[in-house]
Amino acid sequence: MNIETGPIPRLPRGFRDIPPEDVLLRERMIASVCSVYRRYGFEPLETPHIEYLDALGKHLPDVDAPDGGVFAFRDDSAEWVALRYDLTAPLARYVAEHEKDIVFPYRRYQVGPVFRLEKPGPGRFREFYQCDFDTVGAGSPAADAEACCALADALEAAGVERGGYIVKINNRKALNGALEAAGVVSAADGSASDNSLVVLRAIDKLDRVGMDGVIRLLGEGRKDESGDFTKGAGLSNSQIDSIVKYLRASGSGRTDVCDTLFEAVKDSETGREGVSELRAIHDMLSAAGFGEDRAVFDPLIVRGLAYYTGPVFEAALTFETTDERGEKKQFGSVAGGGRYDTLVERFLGRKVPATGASIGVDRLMSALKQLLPPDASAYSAPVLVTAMDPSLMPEYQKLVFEIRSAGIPAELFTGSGGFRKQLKYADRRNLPLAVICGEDELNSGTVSIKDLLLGRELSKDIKDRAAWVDDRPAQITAPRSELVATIKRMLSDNIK
RNA sequence: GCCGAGGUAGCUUAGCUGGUCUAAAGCGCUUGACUGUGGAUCAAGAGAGCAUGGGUUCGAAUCCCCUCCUCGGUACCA
Repeated sequence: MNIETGPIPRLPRGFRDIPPEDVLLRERMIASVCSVYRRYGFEPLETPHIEYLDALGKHLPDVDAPDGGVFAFRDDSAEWVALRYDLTAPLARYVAEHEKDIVFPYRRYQVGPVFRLEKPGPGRFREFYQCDFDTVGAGSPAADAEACCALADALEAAGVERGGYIVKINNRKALNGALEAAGVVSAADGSASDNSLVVLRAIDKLDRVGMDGVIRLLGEGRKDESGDFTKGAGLSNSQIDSIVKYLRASGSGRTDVCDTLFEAVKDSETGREGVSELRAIHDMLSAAGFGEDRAVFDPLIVRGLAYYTGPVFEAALTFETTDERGEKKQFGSVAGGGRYDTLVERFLGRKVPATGASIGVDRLMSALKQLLPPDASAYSAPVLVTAMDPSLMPEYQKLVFEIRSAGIPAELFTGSGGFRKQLKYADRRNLPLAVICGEDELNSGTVSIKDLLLGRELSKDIKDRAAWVDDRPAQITAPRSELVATIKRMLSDNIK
């Protein structure tokens, strides 16, 4: 700690170490989610963590300091490269690069860490896992509908019960229709002006800042309780009224939503198109048996702001969590996606329809930790073969391999220290059983096996040392030949 | 980016109207006793110089300023 020289052991800002139980939980979760993707016909793909900066879609920084947002640096030929910030941009690059070899529609899934150079916040880190799946080369709403189904099924596979989540679907075209109706964008131009982004952002915040907040954001702006002022879109009152009318246009069922949406956007061709895509998605969902309990239409879903061009969706967990202040909150969004028909266009110069979604692995994991019983995340810690008599090491090695051969995780104590220290080691590591073989056992052709978990319970009632040491609680001695069978029995007792 | 709260042993904290602090406590850790057994008990012990740098002062963990970092809110979010 106090050494004058040498580096300080510390983690870069926004990064973290993942403890063993979380690593294991994540592995299990990813495995279940990916098996769903595969069932839907998606195939795996891995791309490197690093891409050329321009391929990721960020433009070269002016000077040596790269733009905020991505971790970028020059490689040995002075080319700008960057850590990927999502899995979609690399997919676009991959598809464009292998266009001639890929069979379309191309369906792939990919899991891995992505990196963002942003301010870390509660539950937000600079490295996090995403679990993506996309269909490239299919423009039909059927592909969008399927993505929503896959999202729902994946969440269930991960351990979220039906009813514990909801997939919310909207269409950017419907949203744009509403903006056209309000006169924020003109139908002719259609391109996203700066102002339309501000409006979309305001809509996106409805759940957090409430209708009043949104109205303020659409107008002059809004000051939050920390005193920070957010500049508004500066819309006129009649424009705001028009947007608010859209925001209130949610209905009870999918077809209701479509009907009210249609009323709100019927003057816009884009809007009408958006609604008809939603109707197509509804037909697909219904045919697949996905009812309103799993997927709903929600005109308020905006999703990101940049590249979505059609249907957008997001999956939220509906169970409530209590934060440290005792306030109840819905857990919220754990996955999202949508249609992006222009991403590959950057490379090929023509539109390539694509749609997909991504599960935020880390957020889903923290939800799962609250949902699943605690020992669902416990892993099978190894049985410890103690080394009471160092001269018997070869014998101990034999025991360990015998246990391992039976498929039971086992380890030989290879540290230094006496028997007492070895049991303490096992105790601190929470190991379930200790195999003991000293002189007594050797002479009688037996082994002793101690149930450390049970022993820990029993120790609560033991007062004096003699009882603790001599009675050998939770320990049995079995014939050497029954080693594995005895261990198996004790392990299964232990689980109960 | 902006606003706010903080940074004292591995952890949680006390001290913060300056001196008695070469910094205290609990937990944890190490060693030993109890002589093949983790717990309990008893005994000994290691471990921070108070985030960093500067300033005020005879004197600073305690006051002031910069920076860094953490936490929270807000903004952004491909």
